[in-house]
Amino acid sequence: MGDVFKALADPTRREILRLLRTRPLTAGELADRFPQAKSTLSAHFNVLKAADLVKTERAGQTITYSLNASVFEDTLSTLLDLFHQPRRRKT
Amino acid sequence: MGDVFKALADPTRREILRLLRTRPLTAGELADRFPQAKSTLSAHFNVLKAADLVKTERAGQTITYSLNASVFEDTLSTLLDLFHQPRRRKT
DNA sequence: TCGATATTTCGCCAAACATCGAAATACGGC
DNA sequence: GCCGTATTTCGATGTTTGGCGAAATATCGA
Repeated sequence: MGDVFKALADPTRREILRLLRTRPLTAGELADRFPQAKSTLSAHFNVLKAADLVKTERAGQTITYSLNASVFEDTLSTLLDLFHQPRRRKT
Repeated sequence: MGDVFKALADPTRREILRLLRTRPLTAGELADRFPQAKSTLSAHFNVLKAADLVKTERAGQTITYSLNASVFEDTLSTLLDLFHQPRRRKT
């Protein structure tokens, strides 16, 4: 779970996720939207994948990235857990 | 907002927040619950404060840390924003 | 003011991170 | 098999981060 927050800590990676909200995009399409080198973007993809925030699918030469929604739910509940008052024993 | 995720990316800092859920604790009380040096914990406190995740109050020699709930709500909505499908124009 | 206690600040170091360009890999078409 | 396109891997570099112990700061009580 620390992996997820670490992945979200970088603004480039958050923007990648934002771009993927509407539809899956290929590595190249994503990279074209950022000023950094493609190799740099590839590294960001790896971080997002390690955190399980995105899924990949190969089709010919291109690799398509898409959001992995289930992990978001887990992140949500972790966040809620961090802030919610734990249930008191016995009252 | 990147500051918040960066703050949450470290397990020690997440545990600090977890400890603060039930009640405010002084810097010393918090530090006693971790194996690291007090100076290290103090650095973690600074990160949490910079991210506005905690508030501090001095009382005599002790400084008491407590959760800053409002930032959690903001984090929640950022997270939701990252994953939710944007509303489509025109349908 | 002095001494004890609580906490932070200051250098320092090693590990992790974001970035790059170049080289390597994977695939499709010819 | 060779070429072009898409993407990743590799090695290098500068910056940030988490850790430490020692020194500095702040407050209280005597």
